[in-house]
Amino acid sequence: MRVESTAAETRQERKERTREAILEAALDLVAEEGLAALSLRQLTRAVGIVPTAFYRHFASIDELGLALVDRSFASLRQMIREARQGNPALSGVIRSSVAILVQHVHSDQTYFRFIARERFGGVPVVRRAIRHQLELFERELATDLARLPNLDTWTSEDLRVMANLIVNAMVSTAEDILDAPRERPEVEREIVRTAEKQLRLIVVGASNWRST
Amino acid sequence: MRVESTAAETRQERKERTREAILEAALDLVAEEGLAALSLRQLTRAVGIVPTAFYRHFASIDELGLALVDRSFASLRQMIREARQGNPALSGVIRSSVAILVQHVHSDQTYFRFIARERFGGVPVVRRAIRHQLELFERELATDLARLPNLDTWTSEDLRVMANLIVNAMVSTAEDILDAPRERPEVEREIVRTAEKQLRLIVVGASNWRST
DNA sequence: CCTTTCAGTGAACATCTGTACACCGAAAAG
DNA sequence: CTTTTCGGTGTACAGATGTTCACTGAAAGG
Repeated sequence: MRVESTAAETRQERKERTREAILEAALDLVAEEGLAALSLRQLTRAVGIVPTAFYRHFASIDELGLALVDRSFASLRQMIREARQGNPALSGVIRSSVAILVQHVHSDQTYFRFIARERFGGVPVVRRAIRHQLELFERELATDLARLPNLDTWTSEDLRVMANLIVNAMVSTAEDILDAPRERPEVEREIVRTAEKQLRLIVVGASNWRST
Repeated sequence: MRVESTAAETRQERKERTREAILEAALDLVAEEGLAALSLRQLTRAVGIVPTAFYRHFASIDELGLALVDRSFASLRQMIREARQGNPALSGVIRSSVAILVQHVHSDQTYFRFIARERFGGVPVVRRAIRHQLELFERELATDLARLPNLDTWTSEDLRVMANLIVNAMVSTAEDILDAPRERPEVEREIVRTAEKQLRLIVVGASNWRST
């Protein structure tokens, strides 16, 4: 293998580029009807390649689905990283977290839509992969929560339970935002307010947990 | 139209019976791959009728989907009615509510699975119908919550926010139960414990809401 | 320079899809 | 008893589907 870089595109680069094109086209198509209803032919037609060429990149649609899970959660992880940057002691942590969520839902619509759709809806193997990723996600969130004042005495199990509640609420919020009509921003603002209140309710519940 | 009842099946009864058979077969098939991937032919094959006969009962697959939404939520409503029967002042209201949920998820698996699958996953018109039903559901729950001690001073909007949080948590719980392996009852017990804790967390948060 | 590798091609296949149409036979109506 | 209604049948058709196979042509390797 030559290491020398050519002015034109190298073979690897080309392959990677069509692989990307397949993933992007798949995300678009899946947004309409779900992965289970995605046909290999309409996918390759959208990409601009012949049906059989697909198999040069993925062994099956299921494998494509798993690649989409990876890609979507990479985006989600990026979001969490941003949220963690903010001042953890800041009282506006709830407000800013929700704001970051909203922003990412907008900029990475297709990823969020894919996760929401396939979490319960889709092919078993993909559903399981998403479930697993969300579990990792909850675990991360639980360790973050452990650093908060009032929560340092909690058992890790209780933290997980709380993290699960938060994640579920946020996933629902994301779906609500995706379904909100673009031309009516007040609907979205209402969703945001609801999400903030729910988080606050959970936090208040947590601070008074052991005292009852 | 004669009102006289024949010993054999009347025409209406027969029609209703095959309609039921279509709905039941659809629920089974949709559990596998989702409504978007349901084909008219495999459906009618499962029922034991010829493809074209389907149109005697439904104008389209979408309409079938809406009928399934109705049917599934009828089951859900029955569940809520049961839960309401219990003593509202009883301290074990959380435990018994979750127990009722678990019991119904088991006895009406296909309905719950259908709702979970199509809530975010499916055809737009069905998704909207489910969303609407869940909204009605939250409204009902909100009025129930208003009767609780500490919550009688809450605004109806705050009650709705809380109801939304609870409904989301319970829907997730239902899905977790559906995905739990039958042969390992301890997994389900763990899910139940989590659900109970989450409800308790929400209730504790609610009782201390205004005081902060 | 010649050889190998390999992403993408294009035709062919058996199978499945939704829907149109004319038809049947028994229940309902009169 | 005759006529009407209507669930369900059977055939037919055009189109879409996943997968196979031998192929091409340019980049990579030596």
